[in-house]
Order: sequence, then C-alpha cells, then structure tokens
Amino acid sequence: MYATTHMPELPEVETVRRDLARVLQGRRVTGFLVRKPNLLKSPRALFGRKFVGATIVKVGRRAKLLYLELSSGYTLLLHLKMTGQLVWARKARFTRHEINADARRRGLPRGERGGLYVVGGHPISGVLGVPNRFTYITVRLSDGAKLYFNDVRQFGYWRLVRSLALPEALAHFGPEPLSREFTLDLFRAQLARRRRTSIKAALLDQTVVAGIGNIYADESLFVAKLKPSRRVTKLTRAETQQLYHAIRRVLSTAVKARGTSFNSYVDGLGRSGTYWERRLVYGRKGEPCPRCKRPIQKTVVAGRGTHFCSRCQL
DNA sequence: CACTTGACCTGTCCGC
DNA sequence: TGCGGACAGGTCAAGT
Repeated sequence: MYATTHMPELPEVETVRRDLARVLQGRRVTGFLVRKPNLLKSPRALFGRKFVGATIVKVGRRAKLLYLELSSGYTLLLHLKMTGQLVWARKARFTRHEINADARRRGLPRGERGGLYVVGGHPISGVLGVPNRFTYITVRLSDGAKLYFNDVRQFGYWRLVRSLALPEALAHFGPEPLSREFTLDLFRAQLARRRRTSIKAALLDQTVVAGIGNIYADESLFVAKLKPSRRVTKLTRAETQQLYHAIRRVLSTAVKARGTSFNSYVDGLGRSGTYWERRLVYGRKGEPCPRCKRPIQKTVVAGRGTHFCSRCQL
C-alpha cells in the first residue's frame, strides 16, 4: 500500500487538498484527540471551542500550507513539513446500500468496500494502516469517518487563525507559480529582490515563488539547463525566461501526475503519485543524464542536496 | 538589510 | 550482526 514517498511540495499538497476537499467539505468535526500537544500552535482550548463542532466549509492551499475554513469564523492552518501525513479513513461499518452507493460514485464494481485513503507521506518500512505509533492527532467527522495526522519527525503543525486574518497569515508568500498572476515580468521582479544568492536558493525562498521545494527546484533547473549554483544576477534575460517556463511545466506536469510523495489506497485500487518515476535528475546520482548520458552529479547548494548534469546545465 | 547556518525531530542507509 | 554517523529537507530563529 505504501510505495516510495517523498516530501510534500506544491504538487503533493495540491493533490492532498483536492482529495480532502471531496471528503471533508460540508462535514462537521465531532471529535478531536491529540497525543502530541506540541504539534498544536494554538491553545488546545481554542481547538475545543472553534474546531470541534464546526463545519468544514472549504479546503484550500497556499504554497505548501493547507487550510480548512470553518463555520466558526476560524480557519485551520495545517503544515505537513517533511513527514506529515493525512489519512482519511471511512467509517468502520456500512449498510449494503451505502456500500453500493459509494461504489457507484467511484465507478467500482457493486459491493466493493471502502478502505483507507492515504494522502501525503513518508517512507516508514513496516508501518501500515492507521492509527499507528506516529498518529498524533485524530479528528472524528460527522459522517463517521476519521482524519488522522501522522508525523514521524513532528515538524508539522496545526494552527487556528481568525478567518478574517487569513490573508494576513498568508501575506508573506510569493506568487503561486501556476496562477495567472505569476507572469514572466513578475518572476523577474521577484528574482531581482535576491541578488547575491544562487538560483537554487532563490527558488527555495517561499517569498520569491511559493511552493517549490528541493525536488522541483532541481527538476526545474535541469529543464531550464541552468546550474543550480549560478548567481541570480548572472542570468541572462533568455535564461530567466527558460527558468520561468521550466517551473510552470515541471509543476503542472507533477500536479497532473498527483505529485511524487503521494500515495493513496481506495477500495484496493491504488492510485499513487507517478511523478517519482518521471523525475529527471532528483535522486538519480550516478545515473545517466536523460539528455546527454553523462552521470548525474550530486553536490550541496544552499545547504541542500542538489542534483544536476554538469554538461547540460550551465 | 542580505544572506547563511543551525535547530527542530526520528527514521533509513551505509561503512566498519 | 551491531553501531555510529551521515543524511533526509521545510521553515524560522539566530548568527555573520
């Protein structure tokens, strides 16, 4: 059920958002259990008042941050960071009518039963199913389903903010790379804010462009034929344009592939993110470059493992 | 102010 | 086989 999974970036979080929206919107929170209070960045009592009992109105995303708009006037901000994982599980018992209605909705054979629905992830060998020893938060929903939050490294967090303050809470993020707002001109202007750094560091800076992480930074730079360590200031106009188009192409391809760190299981029909098999350089140290066959190099740029082709990327 | 590094965590992998 | 250490990489605080 668990395939190789990787850290959530924009395409993975967007996939999680879409899938959660289908099962969470319109449902009411009826229970809330926390095993690691340090994952909550708002007082536990506030969750008791403004989360429990509220209906989930909308599931949104900004950069790598998920948010659940609630009927209580509050919004839950939820960050998966490195190893956060959300698992939605259907209620345990169903009537025959419910099972068939669900199978019809999903286009499955009559009688097929719902199973686990895993979103986001991290490779932990031998740990399957929920709840498990890394399940730190459990939410009970009005339809009998449960939402589990697993996080091996406990970097993720849940925070409640007033919905009116949401724009403010998201204000520091740069443009969404797949939005209309993100034009070539805006990208140039955003890059101009970072002068001395490498292009890799600039891509990872969430105030320059939102949602790019280590995998898609390397992939975009390969497509753009640019060496990750190049200084931002040294890019020609044509190179910046190549990078702009590479980012858009790589991210939209990955969103269509449901990301790489994504993993799901519904009724025995696994639908995993497929970008992992399609990645060009990330995690391919020593393997032949897809363009020129020279072995892919791995170095450290901006403090991160960085993969590139020393012949194709200049 | 611009930029880099370290801390937060705990798992997996690799070499001895 | 066991064990120590490097490594994973999102974000923010602290340091240069």
